[in-house]
Amino acid sequence: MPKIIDKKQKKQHILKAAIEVFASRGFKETKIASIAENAGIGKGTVYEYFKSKDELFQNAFYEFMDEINTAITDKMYTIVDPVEKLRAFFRACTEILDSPLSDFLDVIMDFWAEGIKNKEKKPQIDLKSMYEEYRLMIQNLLDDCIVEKKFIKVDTHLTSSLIIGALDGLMIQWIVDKDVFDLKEAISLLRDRIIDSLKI
Amino acid sequence: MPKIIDKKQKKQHILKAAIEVFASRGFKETKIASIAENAGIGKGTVYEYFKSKDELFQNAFYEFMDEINTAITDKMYTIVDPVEKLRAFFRACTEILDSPLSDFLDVIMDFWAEGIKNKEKKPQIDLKSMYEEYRLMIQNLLDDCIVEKKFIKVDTHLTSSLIIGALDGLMIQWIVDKDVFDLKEAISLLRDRIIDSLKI
Amino acid sequence: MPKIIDKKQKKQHILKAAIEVFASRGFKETKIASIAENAGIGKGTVYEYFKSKDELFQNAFYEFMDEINTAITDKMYTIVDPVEKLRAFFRACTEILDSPLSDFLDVIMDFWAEGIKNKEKKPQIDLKSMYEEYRLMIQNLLDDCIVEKKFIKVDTHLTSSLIIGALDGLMIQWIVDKDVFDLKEAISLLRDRIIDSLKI
Amino acid sequence: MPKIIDKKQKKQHILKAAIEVFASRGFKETKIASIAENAGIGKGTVYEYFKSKDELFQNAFYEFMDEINTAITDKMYTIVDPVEKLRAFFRACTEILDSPLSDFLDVIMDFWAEGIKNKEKKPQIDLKSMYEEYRLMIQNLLDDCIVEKKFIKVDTHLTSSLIIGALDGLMIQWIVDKDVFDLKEAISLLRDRIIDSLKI
DNA sequence: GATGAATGAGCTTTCATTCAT
DNA sequence: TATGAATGAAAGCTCATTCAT
Repeated sequence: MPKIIDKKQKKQHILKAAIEVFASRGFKETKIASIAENAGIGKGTVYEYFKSKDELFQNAFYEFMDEINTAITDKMYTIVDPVEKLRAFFRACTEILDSPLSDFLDVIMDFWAEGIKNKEKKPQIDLKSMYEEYRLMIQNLLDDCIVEKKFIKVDTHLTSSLIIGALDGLMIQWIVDKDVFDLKEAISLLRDRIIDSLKI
Repeated sequence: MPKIIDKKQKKQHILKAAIEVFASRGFKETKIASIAENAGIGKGTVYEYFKSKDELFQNAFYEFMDEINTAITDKMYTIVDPVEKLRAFFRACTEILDSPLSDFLDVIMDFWAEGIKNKEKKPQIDLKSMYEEYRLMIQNLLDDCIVEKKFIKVDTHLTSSLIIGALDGLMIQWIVDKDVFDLKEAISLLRDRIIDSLKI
Repeated sequence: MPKIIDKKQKKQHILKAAIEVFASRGFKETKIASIAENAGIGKGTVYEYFKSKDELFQNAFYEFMDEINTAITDKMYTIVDPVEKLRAFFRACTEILDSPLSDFLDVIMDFWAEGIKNKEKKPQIDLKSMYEEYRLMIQNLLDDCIVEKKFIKVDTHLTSSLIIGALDGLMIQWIVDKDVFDLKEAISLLRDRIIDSLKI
Repeated sequence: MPKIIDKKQKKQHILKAAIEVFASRGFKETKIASIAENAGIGKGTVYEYFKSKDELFQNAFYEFMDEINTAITDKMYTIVDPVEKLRAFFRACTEILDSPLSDFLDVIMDFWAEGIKNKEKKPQIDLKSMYEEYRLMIQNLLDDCIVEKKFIKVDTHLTSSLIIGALDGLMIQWIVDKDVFDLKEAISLLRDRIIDSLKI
């Protein structure tokens, strides 16, 4: 059934084009026409693959997050030692900055903002679950470290929230002003502070 | 004799109404009509006090930030000891959560997002300076602590960025899901971790 | 009853201010606020003297035409000989160009255009009568000249239309491009051509 | 396969509709909605063919003038003798009155007025060049007549201005009141007066 | 009488979505 | 299946007019 594969490919193609435009313009400022043009197709064709702009935006967001997730977990799954896994996590975050993904890092903010807005009206973007997922990943890692007596006992839920939060917060500052500090260096500092203070 | 109106007061009134609506809907989804309705006035009246939606948004942002700034600096300026001043800063952040200001904490995200978007087109919201200001305040505090031999020597620029970042990041997670953790507790944890790791 | 004089004076004052603004902006582009500002009074005061923008416009037009009419007839009424009276008419038209009235010559076009537009909707400006009046004045002059055997017999109705038309037409071209020719010279040419071709 | 539409034809269709509405209402009083309705299409469709109301107005003007120009030059280009050519010009002006174009003669005034207004702000309608063109055409004809010793030597620039002006002026009076005189007759009179007074 | 704050009808323009081809 | 011409709802903004003071 080559048709299906073809359809999927085209959908992906449109999604990529959409991410680029959503990224640089934001949800409201993005016109379906721009996405179509960016994808090299007709305006109407977009609607053959996505029911509405909202749906397209949603898909674009999850597609984007998937790529980041994959990039991160790829770096981690071969490693066994939980402390090293944690280090790998920080490293992965840093390495994303050297990948083509970094070009679209600005998107996150806009995707976030759209996710936070209209909470009651259309909670189309499930930021809650997304954060939950990340938090849980880190929390499990911390728990493992504690179980293996490598880290002191702490509130791993709160600590993982803090780690995710610090990463987010640093990125935001960096997005706002890329010259203010070296993001890699900042993430390294964060990593060392965290690990040093938890190590037994 | 013309009607005498306290223009400043009315402007403030409209601003408050605007903040509320911008907060819950975001810039693009906010209709001037809604702001007017929320303020209990006519649509045209808004334009008697603000030239455009953009200008109103900008004013709303700075008004909002001013209130937060005032709330924070009020708690700090009587204190002399820099370590205590730093503690006071964290405390102030926590206390905002108990003030009426917290109702509009969600706004920040949207204001941020709007400030980050269209960076080239209309940098109407100067997030860069805003972060700079906060960073500098903390950095000066850290420098003072070091000069007074209360803190070890560290890169205070990077460390202040980290502190601001962590606060931001925690708030974002909390905004997305207020049940995920107790923000006050999280901030306390952050404060202790930071101060403990810097204390001589 | 000094009050009444006062009122009339103020009405005139507003009218003058209105003419200036209508002249430079046209009817639709003229804001009541601008007229009020130009008159140095409050917006609402305009409505104490004129029921609506339409009425104000109408009054402004007639006021303006009156001034031109007065300027023209003033130059003519002492003269007895009809040929000389006709010459005086052309001279008067020329002399208006040296008077302060010329500053507002551009107005005519806009007043005209507004008079021509919306013929069915609101024939507020009676251009028809205005032209009729001018035509009749010239026609009577021509008739007198013929009766006195100074001019050959011609269709004086058509000829007067032609004279008025040529004057109008020259003025329009001159308003559009003041450098294209010297209006005084052009009117002189017109006068000579007309009188020469009619003289017995 | 997309719908195939003769875009040019449709643009012309909208233009015709626009001319009609602009003609009867003037620029400011014309609503895009009325033009769309008059063209039997949706409001938005107008914007598929013209970027703005201003652009539409401009196009309508030039379209209208083109038709008049074509009608005039068509009548002249086969004739060689300059005096006959001049006669043909007057005849063409007269004949326009019998063509469908005459229905929209009223437009000219409004187009003119709009062209004259806002001279500094947006000189979108180039009346200056338009008059220049007509003047030059007549002036060349007069020069030819003089060179061929058929006309006496006169200031052809001023005379051509006078001819154009008289035509304009007669038309304006006629537009304002169609019963006042027979325009054809008036133009004939003008033609005869002009040619008679110039003939050697 | 004089004022200008307040108003809302009404405008141009945008753009997601539909649908005939 | 792919298209883009057509659409009309919706939004920001203007300004003549009103009216409380």
